[in-house]
Amino acid sequence: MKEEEKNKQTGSLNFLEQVITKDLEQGNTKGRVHTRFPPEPNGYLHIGHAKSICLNFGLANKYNGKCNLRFDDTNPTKESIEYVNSIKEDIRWLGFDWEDREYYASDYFDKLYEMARYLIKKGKAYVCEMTGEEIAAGRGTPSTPGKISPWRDRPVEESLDLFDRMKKGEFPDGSKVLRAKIYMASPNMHMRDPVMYRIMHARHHRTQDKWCIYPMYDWAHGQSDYLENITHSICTLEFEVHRPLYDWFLDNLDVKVNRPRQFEFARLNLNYTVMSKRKLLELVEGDYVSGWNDPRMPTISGLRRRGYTPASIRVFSEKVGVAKRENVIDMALLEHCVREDLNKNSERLMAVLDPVKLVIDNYPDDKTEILEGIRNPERPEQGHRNIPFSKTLYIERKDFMEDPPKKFFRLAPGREVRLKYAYIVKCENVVKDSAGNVTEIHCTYDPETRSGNSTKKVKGTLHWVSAGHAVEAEVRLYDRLFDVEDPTDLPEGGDFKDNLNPDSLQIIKGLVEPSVKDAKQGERYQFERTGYFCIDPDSKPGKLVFNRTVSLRDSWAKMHKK
RNA sequence: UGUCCUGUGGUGUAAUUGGCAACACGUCUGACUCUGGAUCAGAAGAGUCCAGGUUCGACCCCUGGCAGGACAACCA
Repeated sequence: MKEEEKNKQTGSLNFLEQVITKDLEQGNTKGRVHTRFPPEPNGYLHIGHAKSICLNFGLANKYNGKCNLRFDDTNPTKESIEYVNSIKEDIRWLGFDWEDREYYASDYFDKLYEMARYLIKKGKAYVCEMTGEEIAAGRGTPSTPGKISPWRDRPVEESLDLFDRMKKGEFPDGSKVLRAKIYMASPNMHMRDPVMYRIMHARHHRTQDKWCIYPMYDWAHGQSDYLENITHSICTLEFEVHRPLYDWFLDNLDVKVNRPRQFEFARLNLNYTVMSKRKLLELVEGDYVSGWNDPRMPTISGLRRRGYTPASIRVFSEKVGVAKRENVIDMALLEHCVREDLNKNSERLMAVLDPVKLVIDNYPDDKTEILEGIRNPERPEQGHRNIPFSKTLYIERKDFMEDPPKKFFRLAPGREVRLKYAYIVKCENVVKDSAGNVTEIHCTYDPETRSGNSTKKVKGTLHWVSAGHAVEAEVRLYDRLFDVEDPTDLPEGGDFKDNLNPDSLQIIKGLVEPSVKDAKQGERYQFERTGYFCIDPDSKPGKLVFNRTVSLRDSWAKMHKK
């Protein structure tokens, strides 16, 4: 485990830690802590899943327990091996290891089948032949009781026989189900004789054609927990009403020892984005983004491509906390977490994203100096990089103003400014095109002010690149995907996609220091005074492509907004 | 007009289980700075959904409200 996890404050415990601590003290789980992360392989993982992954693996780690990876693959029509693979990749990338405990609910289909027969024999389950619509209608509503199925009291032998023939594939999809026999008038809808098995003549990505009946979530999940000796089964709030059913199955299976218990916590919500699989899928399929791993997506693969680090996401998961109340986390917290990590761990670079030419009139025409830049001021031991300097440079267009406001510390006619790692220059005059745009800024430099040899102070320091040495790069500037805090807060008939930020991606050509010419995919840099960037997978030798992970905090821009 | 869950600064999470609310993000000052970054110092901001009650004392316990959320797939 990394440093930051070890250093987390241990002063107070979240409610799950309190439960576990108590269980451990009272010997309720024989000293064991065993959790699991149970994704359904029907989509890509997002930052909300990351919270759950960090929670489950983190708890196991903290209490010297184990955490299983278990795919909840009980619905073959929606699941596939591609999703299994992407999920495994994402969890590993986040830094967690399930060792040899990679399980699948489908591994337990035989056992589950036998357990279901046990319940039938006890008179606790029966084969029901109503149609789907009939079952739904018969279930009643939350405030009115349901109706008893005409098949509810059929003989055990008959249910056993039918269930066996369902398994053999003798009946068409939807013609029969196995239901638990509980209580049709329960105020809890999930206790109104829930379906345990449905008939689906579908090929499963692991069991192939072996089964034509598949267990439902409630039936499969709790029993899988039991079979894996899970102690604390942690899920999100919407499963709270399922807990009585979770316990009912265990009770009626006569599970006395090693009973898993379910606990629920509030899922993560982030402002300026959406988190539901359905909506994310809609963005992908409607080509609003380039795919699941579009750097604007809140998916793990999107954040990875965006340049987020695994550590920053782990720290974020720690900082958002765990509780039972609905919450919306500020995107600024996520951004703070990456900045903190990247500030410490990324090398600096000068890159000019919106170039304007700067000519030093009194600098020799053919001279090139090699200057030393610090790779990372936070880690001076990493040493220096070489930066070529010459008469003709490019600086950021917004670092020059002809008629600057009061607190503008950058370049303006007659003003002096330091070129980082180089000299102090003074603006003498500018050249404009016919439209009045500045095309060249002419300066003079003071040879005595070379970096390191001078103590002269000026208000501003600018980044720059040498015109003859800089390398061109494509830079993709990403911003938040939506321009409102809650994209799902809509007027009647509105669509969340109406809230998409039209400027969430801006592609520009920038100029970077030649030292990054051979940068490799995934490498992360801080462009000085600009932001954190990483090399996109689209980058090729000779054609650099950078993604902006997050901008630097910009107090100038901030004070200017007002 | 059902059942269950949840209400603490703008946001999120705490409060060692009854001793007048802490931390983080954000916001705002100031210092420092060859990144208007980082760092450092400081400030503002809640009296804990409301009303009663118990108690010397309540965010915490009790009663009653109110508000928000979840639940009626052969999805998970």
